[in-house]
Amino acid sequence: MSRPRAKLTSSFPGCPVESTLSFLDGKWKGVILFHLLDGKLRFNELRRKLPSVTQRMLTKQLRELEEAGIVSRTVFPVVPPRVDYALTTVGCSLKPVIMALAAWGARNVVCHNGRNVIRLADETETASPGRGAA
Amino acid sequence: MSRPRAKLTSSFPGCPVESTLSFLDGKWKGVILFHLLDGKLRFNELRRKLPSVTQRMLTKQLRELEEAGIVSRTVFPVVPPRVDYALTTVGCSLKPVIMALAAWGARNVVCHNGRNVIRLADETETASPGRGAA
DNA sequence: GTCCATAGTATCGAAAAGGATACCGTCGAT
DNA sequence: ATCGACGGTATCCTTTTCGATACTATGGAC
Repeated sequence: MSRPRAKLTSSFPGCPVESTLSFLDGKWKGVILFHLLDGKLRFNELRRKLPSVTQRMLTKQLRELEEAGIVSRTVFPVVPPRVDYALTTVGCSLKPVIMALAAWGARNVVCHNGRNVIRLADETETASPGRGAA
Repeated sequence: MSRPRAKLTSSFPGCPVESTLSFLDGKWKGVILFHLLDGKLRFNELRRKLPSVTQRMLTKQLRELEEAGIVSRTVFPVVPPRVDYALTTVGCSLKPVIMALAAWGARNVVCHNGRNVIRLADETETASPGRGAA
């Protein structure tokens, strides 16, 4: 039934970190959740915010999040179709987690020519020998 | 050079959540980091804590974490070899994030016959219709 | 009658991730 | 002379994941 990754099936049944990660993991769950923090979005609204995600993937990730109970999917019987995605109560409880992830990422990660690297604590723009993507 | 997943390469260059996730992602980074929060560990110590992880995988994940700058790898020129792994300063800065992940996981995730499911907010042990892994 | 938008599904193939297994080098103990 | 501990590599093969593409349904606008 296509779990996000092998994580759900073979995760450590005692590690709460992995437990959470198993739901956040999956190609674009992070951004999706991040956008959903601002409120509900229709499928194509979300899609337009995530231009590089294919429809297949977006649908897949959303369905996984729905199945997990993190987002809700509301189908309106209209045409053209309208489907709203929003965080559930449980999904909202993830907010602090998402925020923590976002805060750390904003503070410590820089995109060095298309690649994420961690910024050394005492540096801002200095070249970082040893990790500078030789 | 084998990024953890396609995330590093095609992540959203503007989403701090994905930025962080790109480093936490990878088969067992979560547990590894969790254990390392308690202090440095030798390779085999870590390995013994993670019986289901193959040596290859453990090495691989540790190396990725090392390359990212999250853990340090100290090789002692002794025999039999001794290699210590520990969180770097940056790695330690991840602590609140790991804790947030752990807290949420501990509170919201239960392992229902080998599978992680999110516990509904108002339930504790009640069967959850619809998501109960029919 | 045709086109368009929405929200999908279905199918295919490539790529990546992961698991199993076997092998390596060294020194001390036996 | 051999064995075992430690910390790996190397190789092979399977599973999973992802992306590209094409196809679908419906009803209103034109």
